[in-house]
Amino acid sequence: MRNPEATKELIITKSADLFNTQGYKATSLSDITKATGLTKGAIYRHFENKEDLEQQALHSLSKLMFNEISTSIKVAENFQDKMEAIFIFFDGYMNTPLYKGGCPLLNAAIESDDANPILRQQTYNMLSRLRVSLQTLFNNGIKNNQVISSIDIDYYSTIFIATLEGGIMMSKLERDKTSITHAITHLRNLVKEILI
Amino acid sequence: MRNPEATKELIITKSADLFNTQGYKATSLSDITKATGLTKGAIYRHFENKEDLEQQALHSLSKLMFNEISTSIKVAENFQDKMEAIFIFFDGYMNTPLYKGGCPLLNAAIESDDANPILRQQTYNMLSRLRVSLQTLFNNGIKNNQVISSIDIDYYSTIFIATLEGGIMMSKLERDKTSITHAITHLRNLVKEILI
DNA sequence: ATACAAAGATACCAATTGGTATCTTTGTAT
DNA sequence: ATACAAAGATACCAATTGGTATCTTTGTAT
Repeated sequence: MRNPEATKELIITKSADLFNTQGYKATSLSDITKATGLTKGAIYRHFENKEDLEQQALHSLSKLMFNEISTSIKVAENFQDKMEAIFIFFDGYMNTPLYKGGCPLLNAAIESDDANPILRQQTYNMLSRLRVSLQTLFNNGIKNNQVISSIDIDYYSTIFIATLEGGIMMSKLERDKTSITHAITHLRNLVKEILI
Repeated sequence: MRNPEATKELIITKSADLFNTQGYKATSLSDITKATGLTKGAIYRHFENKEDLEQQALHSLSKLMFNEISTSIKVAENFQDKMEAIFIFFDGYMNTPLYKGGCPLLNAAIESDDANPILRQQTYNMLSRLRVSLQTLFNNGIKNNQVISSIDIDYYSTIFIATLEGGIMMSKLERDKTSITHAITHLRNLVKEILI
């Protein structure tokens, strides 16, 4: 029944859940052995050290996040529907989350920004990538005559990310969907304002 | 040179800085003894345990935050200026922070929401209080004929908090004021839309 | 059937964790 | 000047931390 790739995947998945809910520093190796049913010997066969596991776990969360976002964007046919796909994704954190603990970008950003340079760089790259995704949507929207060309794309991408992430933080703290729903309603109205 | 109140204040202030930058769980007693120059004996004379210190430290950050916000709101004379006071406060996180590590509400929310019930309740109360502050501003604005009466106050308070907190998260991660500046610019425009 | 390498378990390690009992130092009231 | 209580230092504690050396188990190629 041995399957090293599956074992590594299990370790990454389970520890990603723990890191994303309890925090990276606050999750111990013994938390991970408990969650996986494996021993430290097995874990250290697949990862150099805890830091290595943290990085690969965040990378895994990042992949899940961006895979989901980009496939749902690709399916949508026009600018408005593509934006809607992003809204649905963030709304999903309170309904059908891809992983436990909320947005990995938000969580890792707060934990790492002043305390963990390596994790911070990784999180910074996630934010850049999310921003580029939005900027591309706006640019294509303009190119395809679906969006007015006078908008400041950098400004708009910032507003959308900030409002969504702030909304998630509030809803997760309140354990109530109202805040993220309001945030999304607001952004839907912003989208309408810039449609041609 | 002994002064127990000053000692307690020192412990709270220094540990609040550490908690707000590194996280609550991730900050050890020895981090605190190093930062204060005191021993564990001194710390445990003033606090029951680490949890007690965490709560009092967050309470101290909360007081600093809300004192600053409410005094600057009181000084402002009309709705628009009072909103401006809130913007300036959040803008201050990237210029002249009252404390290290960014917004204590945001930081404690992310760390506690899934992992620390006591801290979570305290943070929840902070969010409620911030929301009530904004709701009061909107209500008074309407009462004083400075704001249109058709707005959904709960909705607006949510949008403002989400956008500001999300903007702070982004700017702190990016170490660049642009994001929070964009967030505030956007909210300034929202304010203008609802002025009479 | 056997040999072998890789996977995972076991048993350890020093360092650190939060916490406490007890000692010494300090300021103050008499 | 002295007695005393409170403040803070010292020296400890068991439990836990991340990590490693070595052993056993497993699957696979021959």
